[in-house]
Amino acid sequence: MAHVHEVPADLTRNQGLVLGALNRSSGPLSAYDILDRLREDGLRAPLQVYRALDKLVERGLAHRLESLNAFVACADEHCHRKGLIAFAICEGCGKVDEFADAVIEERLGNWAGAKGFKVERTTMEIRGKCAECLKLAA
Amino acid sequence: MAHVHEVPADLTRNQGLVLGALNRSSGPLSAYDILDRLREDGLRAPLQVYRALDKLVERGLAHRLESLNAFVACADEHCHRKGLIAFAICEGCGKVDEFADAVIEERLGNWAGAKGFKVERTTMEIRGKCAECLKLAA
DNA sequence: TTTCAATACGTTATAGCATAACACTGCCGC
DNA sequence: GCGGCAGTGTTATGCTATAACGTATTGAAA
Ligand SMILES: [Zn+2]
Ligand SMILES: [Zn+2]
Ligand SMILES: [Zn+2]
Ligand SMILES: [Zn+2]
Repeated sequence: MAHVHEVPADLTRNQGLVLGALNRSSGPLSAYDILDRLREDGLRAPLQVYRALDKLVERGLAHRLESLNAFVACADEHCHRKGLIAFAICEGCGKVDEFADAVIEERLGNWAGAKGFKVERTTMEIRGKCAECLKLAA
Repeated sequence: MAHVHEVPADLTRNQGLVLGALNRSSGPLSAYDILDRLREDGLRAPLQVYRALDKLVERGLAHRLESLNAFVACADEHCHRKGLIAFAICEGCGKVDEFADAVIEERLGNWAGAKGFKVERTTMEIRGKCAECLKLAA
C-alpha cells in the first residue's frame, strides 16, 4: 500500500468526505462512484462531488485519470503537483501506480522549448498489466 | 499543415466518411461533432461513428485524445501505431501536434521493466499554448 | 453450391460523465 | 453593516459512450 497523505485540516466537509472516499478505495473511482459511497453522508448531487474534486485536484491531493474518467487520491508523499506525474494503470486489478520521471519531464521541456509551446499541464497514463496480475494469468 | 495520409482503399463507406471528416478538420472532433458533419451523408446514430472510429484508431489512421474525449486524424507520415505517440494540444486554437520521442519511450520501458509491468498502450498529452497563440496574446 | 462464420451496418434505447443556472449561507475584511 | 468571496444545495440539462437487437454482405470451407 502506498503512502496516504494525512488529510489537511482546512478542507471543507464535502472535500473531506470525497478525499476520504478516495483514500479508502483500492482503485480509481468515478465521480458517480464517489457519490454513491457518500449518500449516507448526505451528498445528493454530482455537482457536490465534482466541486470537491476540482479543489482536491487543484491542490494536488487527488488526480484525475483522463483515460478512465476517474479519480484517485494522490499516493505520493512528495507529489503535490510539482512537476509531471505519470500513472500506470493495471487493467487487471485496477490498481494505479503513480511516479515521476525527471528525464521524461526534461525531454518534454526540450520539445516544448524548441517549438515555442508553453506547457500548462501534462497527462501521462500507461495502461497494461501489473506484475501480480501477470503472475496470476501465467 | 501536417502530412495527411492518403485514404486506404479498403476502408468501408462509414470508415471513409469519418476519416474524411477528421482530415478536413483543423482540430480534434468529438464523435458527435463528426456525426453532425456527416448527417448529410446518411449517418444517423452515434454508434455508426464510434464503430468507424474504433477501426480507424485500431489501424493507426486516427487517434483518440483522452483529455478531450475527441479524435484526430493521424498527422504523422510514419506513425501507424508503432511506439509511443505524444500530443501537444493548444488550448488557444485547438491545434494538435503529434510527435514521438524514443528517449521517453525507453524511459517508460525501463520503469515498466523494473516494476514487472506489461505496457499495452500509453497516453501522453500536453496541454498548453502554441507559439502562434502566445504571440497573439503578447 | 450450400452453409457457416466473420464483419459491417442500422436503429432504438439506455448508461455514464459533466456542467449550467439559480438561490442561499457563512465568513472575513473594511 | 456591508460587500465580496467561497462553499453549498438543487434542478435541469447536455455531452459522451455502449447495450441489445436484427439485417446485410462477403468469403471461404464443406
Ligand atoms: Zn500525486
Ligand atoms: Zn493488476
Ligand atoms: Zn499518428
Ligand atoms: Zn494555438
